[in-house]
This record gives sequence, C-alpha cells and structure tokens, in this order.
Amino acid sequence: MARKKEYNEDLVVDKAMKLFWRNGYKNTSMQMLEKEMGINKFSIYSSFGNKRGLFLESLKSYNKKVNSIFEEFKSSNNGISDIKTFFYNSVNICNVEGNEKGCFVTNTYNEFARNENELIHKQMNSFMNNLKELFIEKLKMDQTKSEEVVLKQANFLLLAKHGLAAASKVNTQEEIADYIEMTFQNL
Amino acid sequence: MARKKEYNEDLVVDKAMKLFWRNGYKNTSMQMLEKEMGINKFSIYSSFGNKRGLFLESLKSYNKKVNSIFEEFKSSNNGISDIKTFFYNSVNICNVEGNEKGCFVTNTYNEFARNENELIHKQMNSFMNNLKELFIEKLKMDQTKSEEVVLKQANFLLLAKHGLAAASKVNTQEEIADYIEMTFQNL
DNA sequence: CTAATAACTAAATGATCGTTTAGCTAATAA
DNA sequence: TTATTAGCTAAACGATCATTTAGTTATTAG
Repeated sequence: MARKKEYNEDLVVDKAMKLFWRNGYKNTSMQMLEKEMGINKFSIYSSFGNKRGLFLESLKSYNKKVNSIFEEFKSSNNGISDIKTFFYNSVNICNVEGNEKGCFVTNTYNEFARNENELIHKQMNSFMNNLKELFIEKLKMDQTKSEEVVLKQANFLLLAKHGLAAASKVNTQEEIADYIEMTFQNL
Repeated sequence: MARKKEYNEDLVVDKAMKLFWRNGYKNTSMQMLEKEMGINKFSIYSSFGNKRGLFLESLKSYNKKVNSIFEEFKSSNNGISDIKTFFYNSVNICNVEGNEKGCFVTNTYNEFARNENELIHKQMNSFMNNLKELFIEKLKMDQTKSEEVVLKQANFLLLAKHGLAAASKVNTQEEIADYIEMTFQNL
C-alpha cells in the first residue's frame, strides 16, 4: 500500500533506553532522543505516541536486557549464594554497556518517587515485588530459618539492592565489591 | 537610604530548600519557588543571583539543619554505636519535617551524578569525605580492628548510608529499621 | 502507469522554562 | 519636605520544551 519504515523499532528503543538510563527522564529532551535514535521526531511520535510512551517502552527494553540475569537467578538452586551472584551481576551490567550508571529501574524509581505518574509507579512496584518474592524463595531454601527471619532478611536485601543500585552511580567497583561481601557475610 | 527587605533571607531559603528536597533541582521551577517562598522572582534573583545560587544556598541551609546531628555524632565516644545512632537520626529528620523524603544531599548526589556542575560536585564530595573520616575515627575506637578492616568497614558504611538515604525515599520505617539493625549486626 | 497511502522532512505550535526589565512604592538622609 | 535609592510588582524576554502540522517522498495495489 505505502512506504515501509526505514528503522527498526526495537533498535531505536534500545538507543532511547540508554539515553534515558544515562540522563533520567526530565534531563532527556526530544531533541536529544531524535539525535541518539537517528530518526525524526515525527517517527518517534508515530511509533510511541509521546515521550512518556517512549520512556515506558525503554523500561520494557531494559527489563528484557536484564531478563537473562533474572532467569539465571530464578533457575539456580543455591539459596543465598544465588542472591549474591545476582547482586554482582546487577551492578556489572552497567560496566558492559556504555557509560550508563546504576540500575535504570532504580534511577527511575528515585526520579519518580514523589511523582504522580501511576503507570511508572506500577511498573516499579511490580518489579520490586517480584524481586522480593524471589529473595524469599531463595532464603527459604535454608530450612533452618524461621518465616520471620526470612521476611526480615528479604526486606533487608531488597533495601540493600536498591541502595546498592543507587550508590553504584557514584562508587567504584572495589567499594561496591566490599559492600556486597559484607552484606552477605552473615545471612 | 532606601526601602528595607520585607522578607528574611534565611527564612525563604529554608522554604526553597524544602521544595528542592521534595522535588529535586530540575523538577522545581522558579514559578513553584516564587509561590513557596512567598516572594517575587525579582526578589529571588536579587538575593540569590539565579536558580543555581538559590539551590546552593538551599544545600547550605540543609547542612545547617543536619549539623546538630553531626555535632552529636562527632562529640560522642561510643564508637560503632554512635554510627548506628547517626544512621537512625539521619533517616528520622525527614519524618519530623513535612513530606520531604530521603536525604537532600543524597538526592542531589543522585540527580547530579553525571552532571558537569562542578560547584555542586565539590559540595557533595566534601560532605562524603567528611562523613568517611568520621566513620574511620569511630571505628578506630575499637583497637582490636586493623587499619585495613577499619577502611573496609568505613567504605561499607558510607555506601550503606548512601544507599539507605536513597532507599528511604520509597521504603517504610519498619523496613528501614530492619536494614539498620542487620547492617550493624556484626561490625 | 497511476492513484492511494504511509513514512519522511522540516517548520511551526503553544506552553513553560530561567531570567530581565520598566515602572511604581516606600523608606531614609539631608 | 524632598531628592535619592533600594525593594517591589508585573509584564516581557529569548530559549527550549513536548507536540503537531503541512508538504514531500517513496512504495505498492490495481
């Protein structure tokens, strides 16, 4: 009937994601996105509706990217040791990429902590709740732990993971490693 | 010679600080500041130069506010126990205030992590370095600890403090308490 | 080949951003 | 009292924001 798109949507979303990851939502303008994605504003709007739509797609793209880490985490059966590996893997994804920092989800969580945007909050909360469930599952593998201890430690780990992701924006790999080692020293 | 100012600078900076604390730098507009501070844009500019000037004054105002916690922390002589108390005090200041969340300095650190603004980075780094020195001082009170262990634990605590401040934006007081207790369980 | 249509380019849109300015008000020194 | 001067109000500034639109290009069905 008519012309074909000259770009691949998944590919340009990935580029947008990296820009949002680096700068956050508010500090990323449509002009910057246009340049980074290599397509015109019109194309961005026709594909993703608006800036927020593109941002949500970027979050999905990030989730896909970290999904392999999640899958590995889920399928292993070594309890706490798996959680520790997961922590290391989580802080390492930003090193294999460009100069992105921290965790995109956590960065977003922080930026929108007191924002009214419901969609983004939902996305964030489901992410956090899933993670907590996984922690609980892994912790329960050690059957000497009471339900109460499991829940307390899951809360502890969730906060530690969030804090680590935030801190990893400004700390060195060595400091991060020290932190992870001490965190798991006596769980 | 001429008219007197109808407002108190310290007072309006305090109001600006709370707004910046709640929303961050980018998400706080001059219009919002005008309203919150109760004075005209002209007055803001004549007193503080520009938005960044006002923001830097707000950071100073925050530092003054938390200074009492710092002074108490410095003057005590109970080693690690002091650090723990300091952690609790730090997360509690946002409860005695309005609906501010987390630590203003940490929020700022996160927002400007990959920003080129030198003045703000300096302010942040000096804050962090001072804190680390204090941690080291307190940890050294336990003379059984080697220098190496002291430095490692200081790094750990600095990251934990940063992470806690970030996480406290979205976590409950109970979760926070659990985190602090576990953090100090075996230091 | 041609009519139809979707994707493209590029410019314009209104809103809001931080910042400045012109004109008015009030306080003080002489 | 009056000239001077700093603080005030309110409007306007240019820049940039996200978003839309008008016009052109390219593809394909008939």
